[in-house]
Amino acid sequence: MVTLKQLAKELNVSISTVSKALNDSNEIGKHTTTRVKELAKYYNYKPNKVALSLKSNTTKTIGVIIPNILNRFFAKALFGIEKEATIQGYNIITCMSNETYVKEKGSLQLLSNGSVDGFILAVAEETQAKGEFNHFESILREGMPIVMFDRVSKLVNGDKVIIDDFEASRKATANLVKKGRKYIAFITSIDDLSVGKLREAGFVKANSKGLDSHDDQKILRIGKNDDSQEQIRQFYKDNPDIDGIVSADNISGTIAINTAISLGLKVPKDISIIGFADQIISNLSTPKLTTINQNPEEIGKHAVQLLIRRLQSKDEILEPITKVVGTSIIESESS
Amino acid sequence: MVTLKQLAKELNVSISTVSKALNDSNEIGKHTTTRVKELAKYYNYKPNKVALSLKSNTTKTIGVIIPNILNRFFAKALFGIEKEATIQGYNIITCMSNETYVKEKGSLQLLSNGSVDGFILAVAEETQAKGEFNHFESILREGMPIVMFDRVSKLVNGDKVIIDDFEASRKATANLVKKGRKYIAFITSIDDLSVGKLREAGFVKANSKGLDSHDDQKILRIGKNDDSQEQIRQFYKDNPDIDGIVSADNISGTIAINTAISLGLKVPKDISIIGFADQIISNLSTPKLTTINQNPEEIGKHAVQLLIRRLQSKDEILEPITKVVGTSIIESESS
DNA sequence: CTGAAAGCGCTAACAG
DNA sequence: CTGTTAGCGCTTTCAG
Repeated sequence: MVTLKQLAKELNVSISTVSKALNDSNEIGKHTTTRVKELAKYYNYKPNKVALSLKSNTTKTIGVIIPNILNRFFAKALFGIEKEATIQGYNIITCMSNETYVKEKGSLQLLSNGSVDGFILAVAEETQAKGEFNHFESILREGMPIVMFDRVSKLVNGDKVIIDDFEASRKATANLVKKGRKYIAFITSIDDLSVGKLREAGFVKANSKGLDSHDDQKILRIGKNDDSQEQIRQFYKDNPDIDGIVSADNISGTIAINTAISLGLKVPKDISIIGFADQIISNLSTPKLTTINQNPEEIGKHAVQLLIRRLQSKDEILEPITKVVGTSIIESESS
Repeated sequence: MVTLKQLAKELNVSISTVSKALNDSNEIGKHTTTRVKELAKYYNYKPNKVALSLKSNTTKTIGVIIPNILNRFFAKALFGIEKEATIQGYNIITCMSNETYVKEKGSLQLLSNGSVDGFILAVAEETQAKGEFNHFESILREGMPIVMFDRVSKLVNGDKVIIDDFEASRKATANLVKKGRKYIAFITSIDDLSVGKLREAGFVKANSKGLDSHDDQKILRIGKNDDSQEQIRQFYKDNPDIDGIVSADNISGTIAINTAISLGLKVPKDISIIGFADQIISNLSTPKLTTINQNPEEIGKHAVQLLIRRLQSKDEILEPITKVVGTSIIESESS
């Protein structure tokens, strides 16, 4: 790579002259500026990013820590983050926590050495289960901002972007109730997550009519290593009266449809199904799944905006903001 | 963030003493080393990454350009890349080309200013369609290595990681032939990609018995904006004799199963289906899809290894390597 | 209008 | 055993 130094030497001028000329300083003569720019172009000169970072003490880079990139929600959120970051002139360094506390903490510490200006992350499942959030606090104390999205913690004092999981789930359930469904069940494989608990609570809220307690609710909890199809099939057999399902994660809804069909049930005639998922997933069943759209791309975009807002107001003390992104039910064939 | 300077000042020693002490140089006395390390620990000192990069002229960072993160194959490949990079002590800066030539070229130029030591990428769809590869060449000419995976170009002279798409598809088709299937069709939504063409060729090869020409093959090409379910449904109706399907992309197979079921066909009794997809997708249909496993994680891992090998042999001239990662058919219920 | 010099944080050759 | 100095590539103040 060509440097200012080399250009300066070849042109018999000083380094600072070259620098100023390239930055269109009016301290430099027209003729010189032209000569400098031509040579720079000829050699395809690009200012060295690392040197600029050292000088300015900012990297224009965001550290992003994703629990699980194979989850479409996070993949889409990452997509939104990258898109907005690019627009704003930032790069992203991506790490995967793989839902583990150790990797999350490691990534955080690794990148807090000046590699990035701040973080955007969703808390790992293990971290939420442990309730251990000191690693976030210590980064914040060092002056690095963190924006949390989706999986957040009240115990951490920073900007956040979430959807109203409780309300989204309540709306979805109410939608089925309104359609006359009497025995609505809830299927979840994420009951250890904050969002999973909120979605369950929203379901219970809307579905509580005539039921004495939470215990009366029909809820299927699927474990990490369970065969979902088998679990759901058994659930149908044990509860033949079910005529509606709300699924909390992004694949159970689809599996519930396929399994119902394979048992000879008609969807949505015999059973109506709604799930937290996206359009591609919706298309992977016949009939297509009615979904609750979480707008992950939008979430990512807001996360970037909140972070950059904080980065650019270096000195002022800003109150932490929690941005709630709206959800919508996308009606399709399964409900 | 604490710097060497601050530590030095507080300890009344020189900056270089502190630096050497922290790096366990034997030039420094035991007592001093201890004092320095204690204070460093106390202040949670971390060497500034940017300064190190400037000094060493390496960033220990890899630029990764992904065409579409919502495609599970690429998401998994990214996962594999991140995993191996972390093991090797590298970070990754991720960009999305969104299948466009412009974004791909832009990312390449943006990051080639010293932000990264080299690139790992899969060529964008538009770039492959255009056949325009100069932007890669010019990066290579600047001395930055590029490792291409999956979507590669013979015209670019660098390391590559691919699967043998032709052979994988041939094997899958042969598998159905061996099971006695007579009228096997091919469904693709990626016929403009190099891998799409190879998979189609592999299918034709294995399926050519008794057919006079390529034209006799039953091939359904799904456009970007088509409704896959509708297209496939119509395809079944137009070709009632079909008893086997090989799907080239990672969702058509699942859709083919669901659509078949909805038309009252028995899978795999009436029709056998195999697709390029992964385990999660396989689980989204009843019966579960038999898949061709492309080992995307493995591909990502090899890409990182090839890149780092080249980075670490700065001076020697290495012949470009093309690594072929094996595939396997994971038999499930649909075949 | 141009150049010299300092400094961002760090390492390492060289002096003492 | 410790310190001084130069330099990585760049910007910017200050002199000329």
